[in-house]
Amino acid sequence: MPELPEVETTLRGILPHTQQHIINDVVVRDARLRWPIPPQLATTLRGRRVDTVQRRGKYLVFSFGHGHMLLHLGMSGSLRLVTADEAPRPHDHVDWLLDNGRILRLHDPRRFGAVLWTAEPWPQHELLSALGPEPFDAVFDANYLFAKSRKRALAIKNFIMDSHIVVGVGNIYASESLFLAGIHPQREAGTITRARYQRLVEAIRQVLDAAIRQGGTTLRDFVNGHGQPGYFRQMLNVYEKEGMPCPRCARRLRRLTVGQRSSYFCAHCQR
DNA sequence: CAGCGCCCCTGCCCGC
DNA sequence: TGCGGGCAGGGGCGCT
Repeated sequence: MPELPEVETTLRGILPHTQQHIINDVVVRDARLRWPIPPQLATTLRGRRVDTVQRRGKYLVFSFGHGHMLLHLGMSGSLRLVTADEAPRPHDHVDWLLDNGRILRLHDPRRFGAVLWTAEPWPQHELLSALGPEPFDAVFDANYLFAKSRKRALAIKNFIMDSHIVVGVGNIYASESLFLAGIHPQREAGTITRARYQRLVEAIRQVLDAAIRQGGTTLRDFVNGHGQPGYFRQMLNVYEKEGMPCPRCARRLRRLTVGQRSSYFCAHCQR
């Protein structure tokens, strides 16, 4: 479900109600996620203050004085603030009871998400240490992508969806970025010129920034920290628009499976 | 070691 | 109405 804009939207929504607040209690209703939720989580967090909440790629990092809770929303996860009178629904896995009377509630039907605990500095955690740069970081530029892609034959769409290259670009925004940059999703990453990578960097930033400003994309079930959908769906150019006219040339948009994921593109505008 | 499939899992939509 | 197949915002893991 959530790519960078949806995780960022979630972060911004929950930040005022979680950061610098104390966790009074933690209720784990269903510990089954991608990995089991640590059995000691409630004991570890009870009575502790949340120093900061940050995003790294598609992870949310809740930092405490004695360690960090890592949270990933996977494909179907959502996090929202509820009040105590709101009854839990099926697939509500965890409640964090806050000192302001609010409850932070994790919902994840497909269970591809994760809640982990680490006592070491979080950038050193094995799932985070090898991540590529943030798309809005200055080190993510045309020279970086050009250098990383030399002698690599994989499809450009798979390349930019690889979190070791750049974080946060998932299936929707990969298709959308490649459309804006005029690059065919199956083009070999190693054959793309520096100038075209410059366009791609700009396209990725433009799409992610616009999506964040719209509160993310809700295709089926994404909701922000307050239970509301995102509105970027109406701005999508190609995603899930097979057969519809290309916004640029009006030819029919096509769908192709690249790396086991649906990709949407215009065969005329993207080469 | 790069790169590709295979899974993990539930829900929903579509066609028969 | 019921059921099987396909597909879904991710990504770790185990092959070759």
